[in-house]
Amino acid sequence: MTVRVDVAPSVLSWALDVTGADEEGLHRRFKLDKWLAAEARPTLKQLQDFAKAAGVPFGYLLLPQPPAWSLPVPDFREGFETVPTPSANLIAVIGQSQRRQEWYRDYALALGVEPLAFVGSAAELPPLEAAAEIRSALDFQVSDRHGTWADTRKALLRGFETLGGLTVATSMVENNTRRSLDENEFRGFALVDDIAPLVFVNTHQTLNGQIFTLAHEFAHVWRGTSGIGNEDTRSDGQSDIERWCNAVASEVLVPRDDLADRHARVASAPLVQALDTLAHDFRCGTLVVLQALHRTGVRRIENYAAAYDAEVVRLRDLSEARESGGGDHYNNQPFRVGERLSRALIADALEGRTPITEAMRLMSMKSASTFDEYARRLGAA
DNA sequence: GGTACAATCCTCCACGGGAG
DNA sequence: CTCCCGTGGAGGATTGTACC
Repeated sequence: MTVRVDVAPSVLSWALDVTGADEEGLHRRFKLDKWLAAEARPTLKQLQDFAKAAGVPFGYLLLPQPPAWSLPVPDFREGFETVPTPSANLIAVIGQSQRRQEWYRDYALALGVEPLAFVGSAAELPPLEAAAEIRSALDFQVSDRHGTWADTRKALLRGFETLGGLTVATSMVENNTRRSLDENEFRGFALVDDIAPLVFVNTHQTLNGQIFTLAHEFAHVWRGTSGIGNEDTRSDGQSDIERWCNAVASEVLVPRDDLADRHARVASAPLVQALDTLAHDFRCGTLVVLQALHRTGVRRIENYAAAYDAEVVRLRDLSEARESGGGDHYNNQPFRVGERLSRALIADALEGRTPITEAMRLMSMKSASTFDEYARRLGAA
């Protein structure tokens, strides 16, 4: 006998609302119209498959009404008429990040790690001074910016990890390429903690965007306020906290004094050319430079809004022809999981304190041989 | 034009996970 | 089982630049 399950249509609608999966595909695979109209009931297996495909925890589908789920961190996202329901993917990556953070916090406390002094240390400082502290702590001076933009992102991530923080840079839930994160929903978040501050960057955005997001999330940590954001350089931010964090991020990437010096060389060049040159100097996006020129008054920009729009269009055209290369799981993992957390998990598991299965789960790993090889590659075995 | 070096481009790798 | 997707870094190849 086949077990059929009662599903509240409102709960199904909710699931479709929060899913990151292709809704048409779900309609093709499942008899959603009939379920929604209560003309048919799914079997247990069908509903389980649907939960998996939609990326929604199965248990929620059995509730009589949609769950009131909300972000467990302050929501600083802007540009919405009404605050949208967080997607299942976003809830999933926040939950996963919190589990990793909790584990690492316990681990670090057991090792006798002292609270990190920089967390919340800049809360009372004006953006210029806060940015100077962050640059200095991360060893991210303008004169040190070499190589590609990917190198610059790496320098930011590694700088923060060296200070004792955790980083996660990924574009999907776990290693599931079918649950990719929506860059329009959020660009990153910071989970502030004085032992295990965690910074998450959604890598489903340009490298320039990721670099700005990282600087912004660092600002959150130095201010001591957790938060999730979809910030871009266009708006100054609607809340005081976002305004402050954006100003700090901008100043971290493009320090006022350096900007004045370097802009002198291209002061007479057309704006677009000056933006390219300066973005290369600072290893950030042209939009960040444009915003900084405007903010500091280093260059007089006739119509800022129009210039910004024009640059957005130019960048969009440039990015048309982008392709993605291959990858190596063992190279990718330190970015997706974070190197500090990886090393800690491996070390603790090999010493028998954390079960290997638990370490593998926290690192989204499937086989023991992958764990061994990863440990070997990291030089942690 | 030739040289040296730097910057950038290109290609290739291994794994996890879903679809069919 | 086979296909596809997503992905950072290593290292060689190519292009750019500064100087003679």
